[in-house]
Amino acid sequence: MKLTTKGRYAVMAMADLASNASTGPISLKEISLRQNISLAYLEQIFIKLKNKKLVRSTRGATGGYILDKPSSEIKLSNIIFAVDEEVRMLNCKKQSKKGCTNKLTKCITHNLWDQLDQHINGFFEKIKLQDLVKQNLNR
Amino acid sequence: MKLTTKGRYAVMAMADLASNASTGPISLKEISLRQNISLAYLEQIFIKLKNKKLVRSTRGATGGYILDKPSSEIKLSNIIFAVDEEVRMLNCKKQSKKGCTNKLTKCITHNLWDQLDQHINGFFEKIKLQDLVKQNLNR
DNA sequence: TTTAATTCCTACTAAAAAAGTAGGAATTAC
DNA sequence: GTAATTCCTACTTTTTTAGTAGGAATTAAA
Repeated sequence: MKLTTKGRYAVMAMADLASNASTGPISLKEISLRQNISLAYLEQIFIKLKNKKLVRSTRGATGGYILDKPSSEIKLSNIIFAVDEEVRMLNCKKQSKKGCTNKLTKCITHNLWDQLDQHINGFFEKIKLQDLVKQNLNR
Repeated sequence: MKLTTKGRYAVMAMADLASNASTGPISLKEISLRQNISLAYLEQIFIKLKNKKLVRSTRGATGGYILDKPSSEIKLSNIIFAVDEEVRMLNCKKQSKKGCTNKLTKCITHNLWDQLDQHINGFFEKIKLQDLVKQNLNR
């Protein structure tokens, strides 16, 4: 789980989409204006969301995007994983190149970062896009 | 809460210190060798740990560092906050400059990132350095 | 059938942050 | 006095993130 503004933008854009999901496809230009995110950047983000089947696109004039499934079925973790490459943020990668053999003396914190990752993951697993739009965030 | 390898190094180094905490001060050189972290980088980290009263130093030959309190009284959050500047990672700062007024239409995800921050925080609040050394990580 | 608005695609650039290095001053045990 | 250490500050390099640019393909509608 990696967290950058890209993931944040993606969540914002998806929330925008879910909020305005009545009248056919919504263009990125609209979202760009409403959410104050550069259009070109949004395009990149939506390609990824599309690849992961979270949105569907219509091309050409009056084209745009719609959610590919109900907002109650989209977990925030789906969105974030789609957009931020799933590189673990603080794993033993560097260390392991130098030889983290998971010996106690060497990488005593090895398990810790795994657990953190799961913890953060769990957070986004539990929240659906619908919860966000309805502001059902209390847990 | 910000998470970088600096924070990770700090936790590793503190765990090292806690594990070897019997025979007087421990030099950064030792930790550097054991944990495979550059000495100069460790120095920077320990200055901060010292400022936050997590370690105590002895200067001169045979000098080094020791924990300033029992490992059972040091929370991992203390370590990480000491070392990684407490800039919230994904807050509304950028947005607010452009005018996130917390209107629903604009910053629908505003609360979300606050909660995430608390969630991650909670993780590190609950774990003591002692737990880490004893590998009491199951919760 | 042209035009305008859109998605789609790829490569590049700029900015920011993180990681690491360098050099030397101050301190202290031996 | 010397060697080993902490302490301090500035600089450099590397990596990552954010953002830009330019244009091709598609489509609704005038």
